[in-house]
Amino acid sequence: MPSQPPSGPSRQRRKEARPQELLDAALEVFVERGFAAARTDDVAQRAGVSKGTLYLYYPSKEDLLKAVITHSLASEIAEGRRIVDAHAGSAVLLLREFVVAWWARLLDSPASGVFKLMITEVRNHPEVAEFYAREVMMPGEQVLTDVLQRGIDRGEFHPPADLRHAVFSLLLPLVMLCVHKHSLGACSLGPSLDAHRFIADHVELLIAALSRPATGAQAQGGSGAAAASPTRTTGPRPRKAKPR
Amino acid sequence: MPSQPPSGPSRQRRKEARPQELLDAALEVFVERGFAAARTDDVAQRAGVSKGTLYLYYPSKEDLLKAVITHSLASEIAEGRRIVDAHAGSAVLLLREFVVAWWARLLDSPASGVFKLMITEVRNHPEVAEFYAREVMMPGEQVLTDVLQRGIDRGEFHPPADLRHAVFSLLLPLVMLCVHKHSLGACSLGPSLDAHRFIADHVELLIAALSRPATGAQAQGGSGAAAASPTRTTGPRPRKAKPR
Amino acid sequence: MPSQPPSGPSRQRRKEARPQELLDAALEVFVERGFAAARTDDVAQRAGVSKGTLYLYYPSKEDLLKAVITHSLASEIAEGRRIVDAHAGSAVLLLREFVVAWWARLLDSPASGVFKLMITEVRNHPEVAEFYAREVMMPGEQVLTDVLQRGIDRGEFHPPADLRHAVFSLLLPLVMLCVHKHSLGACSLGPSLDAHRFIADHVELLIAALSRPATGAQAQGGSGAAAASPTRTTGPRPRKAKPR
Amino acid sequence: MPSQPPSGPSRQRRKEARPQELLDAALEVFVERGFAAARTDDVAQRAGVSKGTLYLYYPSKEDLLKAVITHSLASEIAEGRRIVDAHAGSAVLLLREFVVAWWARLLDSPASGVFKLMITEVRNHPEVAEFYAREVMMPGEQVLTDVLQRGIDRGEFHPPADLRHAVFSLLLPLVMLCVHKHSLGACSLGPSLDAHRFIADHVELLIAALSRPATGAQAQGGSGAAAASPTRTTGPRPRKAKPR
DNA sequence: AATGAATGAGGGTTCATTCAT
DNA sequence: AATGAATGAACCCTCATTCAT
Repeated sequence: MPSQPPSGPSRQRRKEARPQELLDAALEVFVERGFAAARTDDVAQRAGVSKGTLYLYYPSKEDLLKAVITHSLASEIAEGRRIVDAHAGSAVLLLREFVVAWWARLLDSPASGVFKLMITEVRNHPEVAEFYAREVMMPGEQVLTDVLQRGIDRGEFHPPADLRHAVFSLLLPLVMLCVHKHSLGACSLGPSLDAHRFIADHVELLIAALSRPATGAQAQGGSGAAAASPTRTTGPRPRKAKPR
Repeated sequence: MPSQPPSGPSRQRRKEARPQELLDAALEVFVERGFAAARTDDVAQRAGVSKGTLYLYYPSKEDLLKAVITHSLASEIAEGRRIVDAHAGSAVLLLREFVVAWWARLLDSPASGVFKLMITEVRNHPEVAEFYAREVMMPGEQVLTDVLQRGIDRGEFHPPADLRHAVFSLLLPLVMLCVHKHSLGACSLGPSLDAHRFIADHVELLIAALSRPATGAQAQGGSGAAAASPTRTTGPRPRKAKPR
Repeated sequence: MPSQPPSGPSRQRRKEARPQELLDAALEVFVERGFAAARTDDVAQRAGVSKGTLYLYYPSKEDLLKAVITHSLASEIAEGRRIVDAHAGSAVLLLREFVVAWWARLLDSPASGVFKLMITEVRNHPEVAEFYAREVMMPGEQVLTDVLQRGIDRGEFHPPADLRHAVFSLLLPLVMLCVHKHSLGACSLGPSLDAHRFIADHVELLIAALSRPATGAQAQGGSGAAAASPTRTTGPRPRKAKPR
Repeated sequence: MPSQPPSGPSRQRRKEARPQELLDAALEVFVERGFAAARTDDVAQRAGVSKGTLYLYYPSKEDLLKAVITHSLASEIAEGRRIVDAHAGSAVLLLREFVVAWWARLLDSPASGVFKLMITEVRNHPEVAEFYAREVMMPGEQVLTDVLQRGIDRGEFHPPADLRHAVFSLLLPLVMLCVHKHSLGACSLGPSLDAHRFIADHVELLIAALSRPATGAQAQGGSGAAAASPTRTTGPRPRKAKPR
């Protein structure tokens, strides 16, 4: 009996995969060049089809943009929602373990480029703005708000002056990191950040800022360490910072 | 015999003012639309001149972009440098008073748009990348690094795991705020942040994160509270969220 | 089963013919208006396509010019080379019969316009100058040099003071005729030359100038008439001006 | 009493000289670049005035072109007319001495560029065509026609098949030489012609072609030389052409 | 379904011409 | 008279979109 032909991307499979292949290609090109400067030729070519084929799947360049934005971040946000909902434990642990991993994964995925794309294009495409605010910004903000709120509720964190501001202090550098990766970060200038370690350090810093100073324990035990978790089982990797 | 009257916007005066007028207009249009989607007509019209006039002062649209970037942020960064160098006192005070004011001013100025512009355009204009990294990123980062370092040297802050990362945790939300103002923030969706208060709260949060737990106090008694100035003359404005 | 009908100007056939159609149109328009004053729209329209189509085949107006020049005269020069190499007989006969026919054909062809084009454009397009000198001027000059040299070698012509000058005396009026056809000659002013007859007369005049006075005949008697063939089978057409 | 200021080109003199200075500059620029590609800025600059000044003297670029053409060759033609009318002697001598000198001077003068200019521009400027035909071509042709006719009348020349054609055989290379000087000749490619010697040789060749073979003299004297003047007092400089 | 040749509106840029100084 | 800043029409070229094959 003859073995299956390697079949590679068979015609049938290609056809079904086309829309996603086109979205992937479009995301790449739009993020690299910006929507206005991107050529539909380039998108088609990177997807391995002809320019005409692109128009069989998306009726215009702008519709393609909308599809790219619509399909690229929602699942990443949902992933965050799922993670947070799945872990019932301490907020600090959740941040340290799962939020860090979640953003590290997001940063490494092509979807990270959507942040740059949004920044660039929202003002020219108002319909997209509404979608982005409703489907990405708000749920994303909500996930982290829930995490911090849980920390407050559990007594891990003291209530900050303005919870929403604290969420932004936590969130914006992560977003900015994604943006940077596709802007200056793609220009190979100088020794760049180790992004994953920055995520961990940043989250740790926020934990430190929010953590209720263990006043009693400190006074009694004198563990004059940083305000972070006293147990330190999963604490921040101690690094070059010179211990006194 | 009377001298020539200053004659309002005389030919001569207009000519001297033109380059800056054009830069201002170009910054607005480029930030709103993105460089590629911006029409030179629009820039000229917003500057109150005809399209041809623009080319008397800048040889091409791309040169105009470079001029916009070159002339818009360097002075703002220098301002930060000056502020930091001028104030010899505590790092916390410096952050709370002057860094906040500095970024609030920057955010309100049109120059804040340059951050968006850079994000959008660096990859398409490599010469710009080098300039931006050298003249804006590096000095800007350095100013805040110096502030934090001063705090460490003076014993206000404990040495963070990675100073550079801490600088970014402080800086990136401020940059992102500028970017946001010209992206989603310009789309009037939902109740937006009070940006100035966010700046203050964010800086305060970072101060909290970095502050050395008042060890002396710890040893003596229990005032393990936030490491900020005990007198609190210039402390964070107490607000609703923080019932005393 | 019948094969596909040739289907008139099918897409495929058009595509293959396009480059030449565009070259033909471009030659016409450039020669009529001059390169700088010619509009690419006009070229496209005369070729029966839209402006954009032109750019599918030639990347710029200047490249189109170069293609026009490169493809239009080289074959005509090669034709002359072939003619001269193919005929082993007398130089006089070669001039009278074949060189005349060659230039008459060249004058009637659109390629004659390239001479005007070159004159107009060489100084603005130095790359073209080199090509023209190497591929048109030199070989063209060489063909006629060979003819005259053959006449000298065979004793038909006496060696002129400067062979190259003689070649130019022969060649330049022919070139000028081509130029004139597309300049003043196209303005229908006054009774114009019968160009074909001029070519014949001019060549005849040069033959007369170069011909070795028929020494033998001179010695014998007085038939000191024009040095042409005594039998005159292929001699100059007797015309009105020369009553027999 | 103060001495006269050096005054150089005094204001007054400059003002009166302006039109001619502008014409000279325009001729140079138009001949170099072609009318369409020439910029009025360049013309003004080369004349040492501002662009606006040019328009004080000529109402448009096209009017400037007409003035250039109108003022540049007529006097040269008139010069030829004068020379021919002033010398009553032999046509051969006239050609050899004065026609050669006349064209050599013309070739060296900037006016030689007008031939190129005409070739380039007649079709785009019909009014100019009429002027050129009437004021340059016709009189210029007439001067040489008169010379040849005189030669025929005096028995120096035998009547050619078509006198007008003979005139063109004589004239066109001279014109072409002027044209070449400002086209390929200005591109410095390879060893170019010694133009003055070519003029002499060309005229000599035409004399040879037209000269009535001195049958009697030749038969008797056996001076088997070229058919040129038997006395050779002012004959062609004998050159490298190997004497038998 | 897929192709890619063709289209033509749109935008960057130039430059002849004008006009306030 | 002279200047040169300003204008805007015109032109080269690009690229999203269409459609015959």
